[in-house]
Amino acid sequence: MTKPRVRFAPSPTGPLHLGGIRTAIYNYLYARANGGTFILRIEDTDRSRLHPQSEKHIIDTLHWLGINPDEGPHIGGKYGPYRQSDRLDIYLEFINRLLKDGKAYLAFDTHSELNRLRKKNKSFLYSKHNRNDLANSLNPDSPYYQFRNIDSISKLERTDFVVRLKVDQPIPLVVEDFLRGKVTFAPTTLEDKILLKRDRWPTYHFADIVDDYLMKTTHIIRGEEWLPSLSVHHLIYQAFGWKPPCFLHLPLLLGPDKTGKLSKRDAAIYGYPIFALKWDDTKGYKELGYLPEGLINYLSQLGWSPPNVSQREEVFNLGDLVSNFTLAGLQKKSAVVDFEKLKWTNQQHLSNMESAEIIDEFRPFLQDFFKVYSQKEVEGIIDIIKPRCSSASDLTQEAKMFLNVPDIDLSIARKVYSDHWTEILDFFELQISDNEDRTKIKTILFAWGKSNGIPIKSIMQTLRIALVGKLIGPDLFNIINFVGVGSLIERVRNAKAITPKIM
RNA sequence: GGCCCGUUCGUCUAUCGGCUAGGACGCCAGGUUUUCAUCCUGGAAAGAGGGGUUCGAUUCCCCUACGGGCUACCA
Repeated sequence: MTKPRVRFAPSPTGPLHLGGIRTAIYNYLYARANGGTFILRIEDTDRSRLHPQSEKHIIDTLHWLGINPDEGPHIGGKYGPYRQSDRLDIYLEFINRLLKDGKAYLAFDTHSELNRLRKKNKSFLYSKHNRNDLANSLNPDSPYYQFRNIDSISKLERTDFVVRLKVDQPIPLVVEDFLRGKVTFAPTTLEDKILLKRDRWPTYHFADIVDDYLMKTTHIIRGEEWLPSLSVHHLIYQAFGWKPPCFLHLPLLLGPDKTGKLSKRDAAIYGYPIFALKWDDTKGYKELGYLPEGLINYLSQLGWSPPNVSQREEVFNLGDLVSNFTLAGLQKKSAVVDFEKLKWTNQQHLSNMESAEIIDEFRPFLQDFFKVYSQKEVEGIIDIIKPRCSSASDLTQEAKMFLNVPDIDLSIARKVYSDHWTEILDFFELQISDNEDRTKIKTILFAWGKSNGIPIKSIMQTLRIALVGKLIGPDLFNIINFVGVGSLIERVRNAKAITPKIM
């Protein structure tokens, strides 16, 4: 079997979002699982929607995820250039070839005329059934008939035309999709698609196919939104006499409300990003402190499951995914993103990491720790709070009680308040000031409580309110262990100061 | 409107004609814990509907319904 060559071919019109990332992941996994090549191609033929930051965002995202292409505009390769805007001469050459072979023709119809026809007939198609009534070089009754034998558009003085594919398919066109099997298109639904636009840029359909041919793509793994275009794509391969590659259309990613493709709107509503990396002022998963492998793990499971596993594992690193990946595990059904599960998946990856690794990965998030604590101490603190966190932003949230003197939640303090409140705080302050060895504080407190008839629960809750401000957080004695004496005393005194307000 | 695709717990999925329909997230209950979280145990929760084919259909075929996609000189 020849090594597969697959490509991820985004259009640089904006940020790379979750759906595109998932497509890239499956292409990457398939290439890696089979010793093949993963290509990045930038399809920037729409000059009006081009966004200058987009290509960088795409490349940076792939880089952050660790799914780097083997060939691409930023690294080159044997079959470059990999940016369609750098390949215009190539497309023109292939357009001329089709013209010469009589597989394509020139059309001069104006936008307004076409719009009029579409308005009149909702299912208007530019096709063999009506092309003889329209303004093109195949219509003997039109003034454009004189261009019927043109075999190179550079010979033309006029520029007010497009090039259309001449489709004469007489019988149903049956094409193959790897996941769905045969897909049939009736001849009457086939259109003479535009291949070259008036601005002399190729359309997606044309450039994409020429490139896949020249770049020797073996498998086209792309989103389901392209399935209806599969007919045109096959017809273009046919026109050139090329053998089409294997096509596989991935089901789409839906937003949580299931009303359509995952969108920016969903992100806003559910409060989760749909980008891996930040775009404008919107944070991505990276900035929220997610792990690349967590994101990849979650996304890979949205439409794919490993074969031959009934009691399925759900947590995979990139290597596991590569070694388990087969196209047969792909799903046909659209998948709804569940941000809660994404969070859980990331938490699993986080808890599988050593604290030192977490620190390396997320150092920028942990700056405040290092102002107060040593590397060893930070590792110790991460050990304690790690199980409570699903991202690095959670870490910083959890860290607060180790760094700052808290504001006490008075309504909770009122519930905790008892006759022993002040004596517990006094005793604790005394012990903390006197005692060098804080590991003994637990034993001392519990013994003291026992001999004075003070319930342990009361001691613990009182101290927690004083030290943390509310009744949550990791083991209290762990906190006492790490926080400096000065800060502890300050916290106890604050608690004493609010006594009149809560008793 | 036309064309294309899809349909198993709320969500992600397993099942490739034999099912008491399994797992995961989430949810609920119990346990562990000084609290919350983690962790452990248990629970509720699904084959869109109707026809076939078959000894037997979640699984194969058809119809309907519903959902999604495409219908640009956008990708």
